[in-house]
Amino acid sequence: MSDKKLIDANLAVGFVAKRSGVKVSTLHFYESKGLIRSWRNNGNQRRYKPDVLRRIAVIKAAQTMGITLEDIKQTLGTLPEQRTPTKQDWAALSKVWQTQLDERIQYMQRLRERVNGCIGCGCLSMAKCPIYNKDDYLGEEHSGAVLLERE
Amino acid sequence: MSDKKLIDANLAVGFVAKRSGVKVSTLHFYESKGLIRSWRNNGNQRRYKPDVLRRIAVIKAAQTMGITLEDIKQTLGTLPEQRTPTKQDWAALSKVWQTQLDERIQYMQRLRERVNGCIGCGCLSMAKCPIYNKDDYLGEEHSGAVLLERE
DNA sequence: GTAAAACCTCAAGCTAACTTTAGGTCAACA
DNA sequence: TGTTGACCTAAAGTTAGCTTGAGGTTTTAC
Repeated sequence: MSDKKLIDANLAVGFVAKRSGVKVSTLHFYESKGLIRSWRNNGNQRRYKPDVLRRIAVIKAAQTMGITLEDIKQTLGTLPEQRTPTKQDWAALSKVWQTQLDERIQYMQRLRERVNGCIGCGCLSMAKCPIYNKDDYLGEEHSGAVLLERE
Repeated sequence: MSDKKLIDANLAVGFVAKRSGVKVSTLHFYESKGLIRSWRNNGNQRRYKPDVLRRIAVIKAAQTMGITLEDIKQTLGTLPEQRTPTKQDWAALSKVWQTQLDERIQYMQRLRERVNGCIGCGCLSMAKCPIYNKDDYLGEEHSGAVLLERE
């Protein structure tokens, strides 16, 4: 029964999959990437500690924020290895990602303003568009640029 | 000379590549995806109209906004086929993408607020976290949920 | 005890957006 | 005229984040 599983605090992969809403194959995959851990029973089957569920929730939440698995792995790496992470530990992670999210939002807003400018001027060209040309970059060969600009 | 190329208004692929800052292979790729067009000269080499440069700039700008090539293709499809697109035509595209960008920003901001809440409560769990649980979803199997929640 | 359900590994497949490679043709210039 | 450099096609490779499939073992349930 699942009650037994819970009391023993070692969860089978199928149970974790159902609970977390991710597929078994995804759990295998996350493990292969070092995002989650498990140990094996006598029959070589994976067993998980219950806090893997929180870990998966956090992974999914971070992904929703646009963080890559690699970055998530890095940040998860700051969690304590020995003890089960506390609320504070998890909260620290949220803070890291919130900062990244903030940056992303600000970037998008700057972009938005530029697009705004472009709606007015219709300037979208390789040479002048502020959206594309962060650094006023022009191709290596400048000859004939004036003619092109006129197009 | 490149001046000749410009006056003739048929640009070779290498020239377009240099000017737009994308690789020749990318131009081939975009063409295969129907994002840009070219015709061939006698020797089977690609030739482009100068406005391909603006088109590429727009593609790149849209990508910066997080729009997929497929969506970009759709939106570019609203440009007039017969005549060279005008400022107004291009401006209409910016407007479409600006709207999408707006939505994206709002989504991120809502996310940010939720993460904010989570920093306070440290609640990041599969069952309760507002970041992950848009619809208060729990796995299919509910037995033992209370025990798990306590973890 | 046996059959179905769950689990295992390893390899290959998938999508997006390209890049790289290989083998060959065309164009520009001295 | 010859030799670079630019161009051509088609196919395979790349990264992220998984999923699917094949073939075999373990657990669970009756």
